[in-house]
Amino acid sequence: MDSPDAVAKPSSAAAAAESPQVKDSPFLNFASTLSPIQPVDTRPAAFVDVNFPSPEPVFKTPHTNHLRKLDLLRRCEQLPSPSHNPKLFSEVVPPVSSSMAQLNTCCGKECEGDESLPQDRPCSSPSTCVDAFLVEPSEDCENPSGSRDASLEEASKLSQINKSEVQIDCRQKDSGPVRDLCSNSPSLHLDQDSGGLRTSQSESISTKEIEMKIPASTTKELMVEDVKFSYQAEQPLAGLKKSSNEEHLGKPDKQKEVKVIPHTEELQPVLKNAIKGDGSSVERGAATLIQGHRAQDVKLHTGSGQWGESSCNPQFLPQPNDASRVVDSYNDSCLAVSVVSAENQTLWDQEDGAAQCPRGMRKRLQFEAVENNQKLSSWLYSDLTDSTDDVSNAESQLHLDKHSVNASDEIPIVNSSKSETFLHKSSANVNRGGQKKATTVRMVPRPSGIGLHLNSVASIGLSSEKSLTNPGIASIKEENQDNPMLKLPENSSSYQSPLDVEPLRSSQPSKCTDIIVTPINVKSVPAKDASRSEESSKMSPRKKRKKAPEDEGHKRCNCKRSKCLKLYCDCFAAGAFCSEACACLECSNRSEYQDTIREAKQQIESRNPLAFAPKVVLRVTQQNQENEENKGVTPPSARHKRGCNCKKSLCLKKYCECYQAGVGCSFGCRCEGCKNTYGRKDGCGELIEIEHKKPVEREEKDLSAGKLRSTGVNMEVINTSQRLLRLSPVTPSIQGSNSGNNVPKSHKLPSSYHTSPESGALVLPYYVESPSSPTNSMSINTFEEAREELSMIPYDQDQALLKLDSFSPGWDGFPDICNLSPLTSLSPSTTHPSSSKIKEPKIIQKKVFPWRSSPATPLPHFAERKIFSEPDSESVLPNIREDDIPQEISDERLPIKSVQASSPKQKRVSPPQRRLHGTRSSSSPSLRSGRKFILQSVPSFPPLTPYSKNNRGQGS
DNA sequence: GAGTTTGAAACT
DNA sequence: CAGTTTCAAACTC
Repeated sequence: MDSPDAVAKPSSAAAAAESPQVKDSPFLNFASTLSPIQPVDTRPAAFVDVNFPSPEPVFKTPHTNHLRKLDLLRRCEQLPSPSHNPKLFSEVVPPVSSSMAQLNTCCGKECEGDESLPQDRPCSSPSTCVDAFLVEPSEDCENPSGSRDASLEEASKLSQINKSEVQIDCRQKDSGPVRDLCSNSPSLHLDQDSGGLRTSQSESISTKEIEMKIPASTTKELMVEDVKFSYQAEQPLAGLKKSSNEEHLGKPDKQKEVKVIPHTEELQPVLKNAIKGDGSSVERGAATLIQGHRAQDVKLHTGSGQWGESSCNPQFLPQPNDASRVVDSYNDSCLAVSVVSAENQTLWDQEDGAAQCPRGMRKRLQFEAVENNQKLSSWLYSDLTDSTDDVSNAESQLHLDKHSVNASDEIPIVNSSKSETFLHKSSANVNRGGQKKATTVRMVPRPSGIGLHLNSVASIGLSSEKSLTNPGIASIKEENQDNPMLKLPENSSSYQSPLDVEPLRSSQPSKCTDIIVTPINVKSVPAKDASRSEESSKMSPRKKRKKAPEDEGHKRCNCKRSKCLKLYCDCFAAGAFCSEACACLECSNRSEYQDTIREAKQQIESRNPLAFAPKVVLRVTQQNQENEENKGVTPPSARHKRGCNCKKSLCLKKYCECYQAGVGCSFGCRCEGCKNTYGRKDGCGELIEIEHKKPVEREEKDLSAGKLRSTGVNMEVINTSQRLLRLSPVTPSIQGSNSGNNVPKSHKLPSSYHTSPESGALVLPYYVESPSSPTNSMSINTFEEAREELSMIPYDQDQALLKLDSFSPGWDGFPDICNLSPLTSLSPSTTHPSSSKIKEPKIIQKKVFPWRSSPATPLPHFAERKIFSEPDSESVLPNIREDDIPQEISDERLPIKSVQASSPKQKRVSPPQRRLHGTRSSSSPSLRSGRKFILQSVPSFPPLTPYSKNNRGQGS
């Protein structure tokens, strides 16, 4: 192997390094002759030949210089089998480049260099190539163009030329670069030192090494590569090719190239294209080099700056001064190529980075990159455009970039870089957008209900102006306007929790509009952003409205120890920044502390995802919503998600959040002796009462008006159910709340948004209805919807409550809600102090049962009062629908977690959620029914027992 | 305005 | 999960 093979191999290797075409002949030549020098001559010859076909143009083109460089590199590689060794290449390359530079400088003819390169290729004999490296420089120096002109025969002769010659040449010519090259390549060094023989030896060695290095697997690749190369060089080298090809095939030399090839294969097409394009030759060389050499090697070479000399070739560097650039570009191109092979994307980036890459290479790369980029960009665009303006802008940029890229090589690079940046941006945007979208979407889902922070509610009530929709909504709308992305669906309920605000923005148009009255009323709505919040806080008349006797309706806080970063702080709870009106001490709830605020919110949400959800949710049918929204009045139907736990205030004082919000207590409430004038929760308060006070409350409830109307039967049922299910009155609320509590955590999953309570509430309704609904299908659908609703709820949290739809002011709605949806009750229940966070899951379960079946959960309360009493389903259904509709939010959020989140119920529900998504949007009305169904379905789970109530409530 | 009451939030 | 503590608002005087 060593001697013969070595010879052949080295030659082959050299050939491979040079170019497939050249490779073949060169290799053979090398093998036979080992004289690199001759090959150089061959180059000219080949070059001449080459000139004929397209290849020549390539060489001729400034790129040809590159080709030279490439050739040199190849040679270097080839010669020193070490070329395989990247190191060697790197070493060699610089010399080569230097040699090239010298040549260029010496010859002062770019053409020469270029020609030589093409020639080299044509010479293609790998040996020649190697020689060419040595020779070329020398030749170039000596006969810049002459060598090129030499015919293939000459080339072959050259190839025949002894290495000694080559060595000599190297010494002579390069004493500089060539030597360097030689020196760089061990083999070359040998050659230089010992002379041609050594070189041959070195070559043989190199070949050995190469062989060793080259994986057998590469052979196939080599073949392919050869083909590719042949494509590239075919025309010019034609004759040589055959030989070279044959050699390649027969010889392992190709393998050397082949190594490169793997990468090159991919690159080849590109390279080919590039070659076809402008300075194809140079590019080719570069490509080949690249292929043969690793990008790194190339870089190293370029790094040597020798290539810069090559820049002398006008082709390479349209910009004469940019020798360095050229080199860089080369490197870049190489890199890019390698990258491409490795990763298209990376290519893009690299290319971008390489903006300066040689045109041919660049073009190729760029094109590919461009295409890829375009693809990516298109892809991104599609995504981004939707997502955000920024995205659109970015897209536009990208497009521009693309165009520009197309326009010019360099530009393309720039473009590519831009594109990269753009991509990054876009990615960022995407993320942002995605988040936003998600948030927006999520937010959107809420629509059905109106959420109000208690504070806000109160304020709302106070402030006729803003009413439910008011400030928060207005702010949201405004924001939305500002942010096209964030457009709030008109219908969508606006919810302003500081945190939530953002999502709200995104609120999608929901069939049903859930209006979440942010507690903010009191204070500025916590705008999405601190700035907003700031503005809102500043602006917030809302805040003033509510509490703030001092402020106008605007709440103020007097926090002294909480730093306004706890829910104790109304402002913070409302998602609003503290305003000047606030008397808080050490207030951190200010725009300047957004980070802190966020952290605090996160912490709080971690505990209770719905913590910032509006405490009061109004569910309004679209009609209702519109009316209400228009009116700006908090719908009586509004409820506390969590409900109150009043024990002494009888819900007749502002201590009671329900009362404060101007909302009747709901099933979710745990209040004792509720006398809420706004309405009693047939369910909630009663439930508790029922348990505790049942009779009295009932009466009261009855007093509360029709609220109880349903109660009649329900009451009894409820009572029983409560007794059974509820066991603990406290729990009832708790149930909701508890479940809610638990749920909230789960809610977190879906998104902090839907708090358990809500979800629970929603869930319940579903269950309620569903339980009855026997049909599994129904249940399923309903479940899905329910999930969605749930998910929605979580989102809306409050909305869930709102969704209850009953909204008839007062309890009427309530009962409905209760009846229809335990959910509604749930929401309140959840809202109940305890339940506030997560009760949902429990609620759901409980509700389901309780609601219908089980009083256990607060639901039962509702159920008792309203659910049963009324055709719950009716009211519920609509409510449910709304909830479902809101889905949007739920979709993302709920779907996944909501179900899970809601413990057992969720599980049950989970299937429905999926559907819900689909259904949500679909039917507001149907949704309602859907909810009912859901409820039914849900109950179905529990349903098992005629009314889970017994089972669950008791069971629980 | 100070003190008390209340209930939610937070913590254990 | 229940109980306790903390907190701030609401209320009373």
